[in-house]
Amino acid sequence: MLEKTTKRKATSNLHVYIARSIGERILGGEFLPGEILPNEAQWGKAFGSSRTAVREALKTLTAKGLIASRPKIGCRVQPKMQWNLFDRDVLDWHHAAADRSDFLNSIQEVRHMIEPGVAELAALKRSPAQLERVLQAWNGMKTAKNLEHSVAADVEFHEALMAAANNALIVPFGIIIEKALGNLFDFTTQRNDRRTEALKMHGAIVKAVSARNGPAARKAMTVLLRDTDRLIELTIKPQAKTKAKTAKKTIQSDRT
Amino acid sequence: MLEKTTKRKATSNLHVYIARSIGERILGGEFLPGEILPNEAQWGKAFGSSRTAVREALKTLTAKGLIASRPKIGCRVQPKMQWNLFDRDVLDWHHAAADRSDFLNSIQEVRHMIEPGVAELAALKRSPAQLERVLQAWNGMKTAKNLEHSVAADVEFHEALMAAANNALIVPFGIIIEKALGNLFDFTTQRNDRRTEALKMHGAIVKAVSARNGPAARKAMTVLLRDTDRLIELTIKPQAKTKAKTAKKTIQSDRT
DNA sequence: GCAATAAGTATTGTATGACAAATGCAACCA
DNA sequence: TGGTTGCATTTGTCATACAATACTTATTGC
Repeated sequence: MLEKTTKRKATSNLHVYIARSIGERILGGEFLPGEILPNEAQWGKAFGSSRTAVREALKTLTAKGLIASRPKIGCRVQPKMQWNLFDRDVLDWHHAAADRSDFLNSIQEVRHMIEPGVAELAALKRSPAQLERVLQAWNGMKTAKNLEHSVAADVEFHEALMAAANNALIVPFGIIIEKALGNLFDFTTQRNDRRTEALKMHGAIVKAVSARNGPAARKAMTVLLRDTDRLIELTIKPQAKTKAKTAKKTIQSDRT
Repeated sequence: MLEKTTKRKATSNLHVYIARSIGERILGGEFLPGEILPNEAQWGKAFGSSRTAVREALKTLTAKGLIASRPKIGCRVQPKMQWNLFDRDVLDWHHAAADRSDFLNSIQEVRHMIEPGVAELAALKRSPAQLERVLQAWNGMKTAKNLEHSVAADVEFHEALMAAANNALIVPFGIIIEKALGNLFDFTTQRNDRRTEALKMHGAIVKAVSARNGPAARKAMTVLLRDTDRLIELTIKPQAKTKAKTAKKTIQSDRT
C-alpha cells in the first residue's frame, strides 16, 4: 500500500506506450522520412490492441511533427525539419537511439548561444522573487548530499535563471539543459574538487544577477560553459572512443 | 482541376479543427493553467461531434504539452512551462490571442542570442551544397517581385543558414524566424530603399559564410539584427501605442 | 491505339455503444 | 473519530460500421 508512486512509469497508458514504441523506431531510423508506416490495422495486430489506441498514438506522433497522415495513403514520416526536437518525449526517444556524444556536442553549441544571453537578460529584468528562486537553487547545489541531488539543483539553477529572463520563448530550453546534465550524469562520476569549482562559478553568476550587472553575468556564464566543455572533453571523448561501435550517423543536416 | 492546392486550409479534418478551437481558447487565457476542461462528452456536444473526434483532438493538445488528462479527474491545463512554444500550431494559436508587439520583442531577443552564433557555425561548418542553398535564397531576395516573395526568400535565407550550421537543435528556430518575419509583414509596408539596404546586409553574411570567416559572419548577422530592431522600433511601436487597447498581459514568467 | 472518364479499392476519418480502470467522495462501520 | 468500503464520474480501451479520400485499374469514346 505504500509503493503508490514507485512502480508506475513503465506502462501508464496503452496509447502512450504505443506512441513511445513507434516514436523510438522512427527516431532510431527504422522508418526514414518519406517512408510510409504500416497501416493502423497492422499496428493494432502488432500491439494486440484496437485501432482506437493506435490512432491516438499516431495522433500524438502527428502533433509532435514526426508523421503526417492522409486517407488512402497512410502515415508517412515527415522530413526531420518538421520534428519537434524541443519536445521532451522526442528528445527521450532520440536519446534512446542516437549517438549521445554528438548530441551532447550539439547541445553545448546551443547552450553557448543561449545561456550567456539568458544570464544577461536575467540580470537586467529579474524580479526579486525570481532572484530568490535562483538563490535557493544555488543553496540546493551547496547542500546537495549526493550526485543526483546535485544535478537536480543544477538543472533548477539554470531553469530559474531562464525564468528570470522574462522571455517566454526561453523556457523550452530548460528541456535541453535537463538532457545535457542528464547525459553528463550518465557519463561522469563527479569528483569533489570539481564540485567546489562549479559552485564557485555558479556563485559568480548569482552575484552578477543579484547586482543587476548584465555584462558580468554574461561573462560568468561563459566561463561556466567553457568549463563544462572541458569536462566533456575530458570525460566523454575517451569513453566515446572505446565504446563508439554504435551507429555513427547523427540527426543533423535535414535536407530531406 | 487546377486549383488542387488553393482552397484547402479552412477545415481539413474535424479533430484538427477541434484541437485548434480548444487550443486557441487555452492560449487565449480562457482556461488557465490548473483549471479543468469540460469533459469529453460535453465537448462532443458543443462541437456536434463524437467523443472519438474530441479524444483525438485532446491527444493532440496533450502531445503539445497544453493539457494532461487523468481518469475521473478530466483534462487539466498544464503550467505554461510545459507548453511547447516551438510548435508551429501552438505559435499560431498564440498569435491569434496574444499581444503581438510584446511577442515580437521576445522573438528578437532570442534571435539576438541564436543567429550570430548560427552564422558563425555556418561559416565554419557549411558544406558546398549548403552554401549553395544560402546563395540561392539570396538570389531569391534579389529577384523577388513583390513583398510576399521577398519575405519568403528572406525566411528561406535564414533557414538555409540554420541548416548550414549542421546542428539539429538549431532547426526548430526556423519556426521562430517565420513568425517574426510574418509579423513584420503584417505590420509594415516595406519600402524600396529599405530593401536594397537589407539586401546589402544579407550579402555581407553570404560573403563571410562563403569565405569561411566565422567572426565576420557573426558580425554581419549582428548588424542585420540591429537593423531589424530599428525597423521594429520605427514601425511597430507607434502602431502599438494607438491600437494597444488589447490585452496587456503576456505569457512570460510562468511561475505556475 | 490513346486519352479521358468512370468504377473499384485500400486507408484514414468519424460515429456509436459498450465496458474496464482509475480515483475522488461519501457513506458506513468499528 | 478514523479507517474502510462502496459508489459515481471520467478517461481508457474495445468492436463495429460506415463515410471520405485518393490511388489504380478498367472502360469507353474517339
